Amino acid sequence: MYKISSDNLDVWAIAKSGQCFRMNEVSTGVFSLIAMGKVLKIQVPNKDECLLDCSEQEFFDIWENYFDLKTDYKQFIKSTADDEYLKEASVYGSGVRILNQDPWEMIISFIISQRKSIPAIKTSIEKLCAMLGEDLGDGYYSFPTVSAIAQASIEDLLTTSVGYRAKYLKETALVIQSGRFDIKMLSALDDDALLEKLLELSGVGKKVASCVMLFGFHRLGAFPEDVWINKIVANRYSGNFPREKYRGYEGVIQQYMFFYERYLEGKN
DNA sequence: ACTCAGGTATCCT
DNA sequence: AGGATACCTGAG
Repeated sequence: MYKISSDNLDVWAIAKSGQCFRMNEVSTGVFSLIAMGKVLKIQVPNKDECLLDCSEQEFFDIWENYFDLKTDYKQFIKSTADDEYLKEASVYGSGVRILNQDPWEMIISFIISQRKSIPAIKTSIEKLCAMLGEDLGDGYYSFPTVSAIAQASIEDLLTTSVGYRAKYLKETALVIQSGRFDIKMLSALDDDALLEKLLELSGVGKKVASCVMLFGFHRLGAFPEDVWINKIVANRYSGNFPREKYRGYEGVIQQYMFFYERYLEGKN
């Protein structure tokens, strides 16, 4: 059991922020997270305590980076002071951090996410993992490898309720498996080049690519524009959000807005 | 029953 | 280039 001491860390908020789909509250104050090929149990007995069911070594090897605990989020929150709405949003979302998740998992997860509600996305992902992932025990399964999805038939993929996205999953997995699209090379690219490269993948458009950049490559300057953000920008910023005020970390601001707006709409 | 969901590919003009 | 349209399926 390792106790995290960190400001701006709210596991519940992260689980609800829509950036990850495999972190769930299994009972009050207890979360399970499947990531990095492991199942991590997280206990949040109160607002200021967070206990990970892992060794200190595992924490420093894996989870410190996964939870982005070396980044100071206070500066991001402070910078919204002159914007009443964003100030409220960033205070409400002050425990949200941008996780360092696996790029491959992000690509597949966000391809699935298009035109789906968050519960439906989670259902599909869990079916996919149960069918093609590695059995981790206790009903948990790892995220499938590239070759596992590449080798699956469209018929198999359709059993996971992904519908027309099955073709995208298969094509994307195949092009990556073949080596014609090299995920490992991507982290060396700058933001513009990375975006352009991701857009080559089947089923990946601007929104999905932005999410992959933000959540899979930790490009905090990526700014996914989804229906929620578009609504906020239209209603509160006359259709023009001042991204330049938050240059380099627009993605963090996007998360605050997304999370807060969903709260206002009763989704959290 | 019916709309809409953290969009994208495709087909137009 | 930019706009309209179809699309699997489940949740509300």
